[in-house]
Amino acid sequence: MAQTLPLNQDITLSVIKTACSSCNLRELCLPYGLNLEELERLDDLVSTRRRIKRGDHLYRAGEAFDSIYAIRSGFFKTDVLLEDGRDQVTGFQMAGELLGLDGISTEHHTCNAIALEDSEICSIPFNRLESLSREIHTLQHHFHKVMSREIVRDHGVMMLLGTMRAEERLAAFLLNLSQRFTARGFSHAEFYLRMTREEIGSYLGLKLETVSRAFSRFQEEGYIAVQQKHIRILDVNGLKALMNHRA
Amino acid sequence: MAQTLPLNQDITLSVIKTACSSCNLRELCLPYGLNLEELERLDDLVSTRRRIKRGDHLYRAGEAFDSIYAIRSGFFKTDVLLEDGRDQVTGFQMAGELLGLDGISTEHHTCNAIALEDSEICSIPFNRLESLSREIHTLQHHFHKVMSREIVRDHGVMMLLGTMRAEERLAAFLLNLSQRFTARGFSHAEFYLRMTREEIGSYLGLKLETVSRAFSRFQEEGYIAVQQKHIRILDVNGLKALMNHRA
DNA sequence: TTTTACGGTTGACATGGATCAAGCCAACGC
DNA sequence: GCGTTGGCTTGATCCATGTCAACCGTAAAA
Repeated sequence: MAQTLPLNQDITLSVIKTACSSCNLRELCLPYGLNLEELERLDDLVSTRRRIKRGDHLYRAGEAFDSIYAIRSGFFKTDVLLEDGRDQVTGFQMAGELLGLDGISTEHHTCNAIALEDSEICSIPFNRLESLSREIHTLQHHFHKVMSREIVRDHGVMMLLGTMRAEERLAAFLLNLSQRFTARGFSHAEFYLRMTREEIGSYLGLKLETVSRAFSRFQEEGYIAVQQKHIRILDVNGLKALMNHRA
Repeated sequence: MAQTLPLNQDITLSVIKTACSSCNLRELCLPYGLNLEELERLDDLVSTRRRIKRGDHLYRAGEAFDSIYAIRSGFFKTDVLLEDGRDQVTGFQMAGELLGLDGISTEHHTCNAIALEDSEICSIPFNRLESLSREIHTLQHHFHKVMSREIVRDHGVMMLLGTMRAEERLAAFLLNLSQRFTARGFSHAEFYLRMTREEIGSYLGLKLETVSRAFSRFQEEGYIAVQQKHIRILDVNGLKALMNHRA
């Protein structure tokens, strides 16, 4: 049956649709700044798309590394496990962000990447990305910027964990989510959390009860409206003020 | 006077000595894995050495970024400042390690790098490093590994700040220092701290008093001998056990 | 519709580390 | 030699967050 199917417009379109060159995230993701010809060369490399169901691993700590992943849609968390069972969420990633950069260092993944909702990712074989970025200066430079941005982000988290108190951490967390949703064209003021209180707590170095209490407190103060995972930010400046409060 | 000076052997030698190809840190630093010809091409790029006196800044947050720096000798800290005056030490760097990777992202440095003892650094103009790594695959790959290693290291710090208690953090810190001194051919068991208790505390998300008490406690337990900045590790396994103690 | 399960909320209490305060030690200048 | 200074140690007390426990709400399963 497939062989009798005409190569019509629809098929062409659907092929194009899986390519970076027609991805609506290209201004956020790896293709940023590339011209059309360069984009097409990147397309060759990013051919594989994969669906990851909610709760499934994209990769696990210890597995051999050979690709990095761009999130096409959905939501992930990454976490690190200590031998003694403690674990720490190291980040939450959304559409247009890259996963797997930690694996380059040892050629093995050093954390787990788990989908928090049904998601779709693009695999980018790393050795091919390296060779292409030897040819496309813009791609090389942008990739370096992405890695560097990850380092800067991590410093921000260290700041948060090292110097902020519970409510400041949560305020920073909400403002960060809000800003990232905005960059993706969603409402800055209203969104659904994809993660549990426990996962938020793990990321922020707090217990889930503390997260829950802080949410309640924010609601009492009129900064936000919470109902379970649904968040509405009512007073951005209030949250910002709270964050920079201490001397 | 300078113009009458003969171009003698000594001068040639001193020039060679400032090159990566004859640097005894090359197996730890950027040149790792390069062959002789490649090393010489890197030498062209890393011509500038600079001395930084104890307490001086190598760069400051906000300054334009154009180079990364390799530590030739000495010891640095990096820190981030919040508007409200709080600050957090994000890392301590020693010989063979790179500084400034955070600046690639925004083309401005995002943290301060301060020498904790009189130090010497090699400047590496970043655009030239990028073009050279487009030509030398090994260099490109190694640079990516170094950036990735920084990300992994930061995850380790997040783990530490997010899930460990004071004594565990300090034990992890001492073991990490010890391991890095070992990699540089120094004693794994005996060393001088270059940073104050306050700087350790800032890095570990603790107050200086807590750091001091933890040192005293380690000494009472016979894990270490401390005298001011001089540390002797008496029981590595004790420290390791302490780190993995909790369930 | 009822049951079950999981995540979330809230309260009471415990505690690790922060804070405040005093004093000590070593290096340095006078 | 003596005072000063900056960093370190130690003690007493306080408080933010952890811990433990009960209960609630929502959504999926029966």
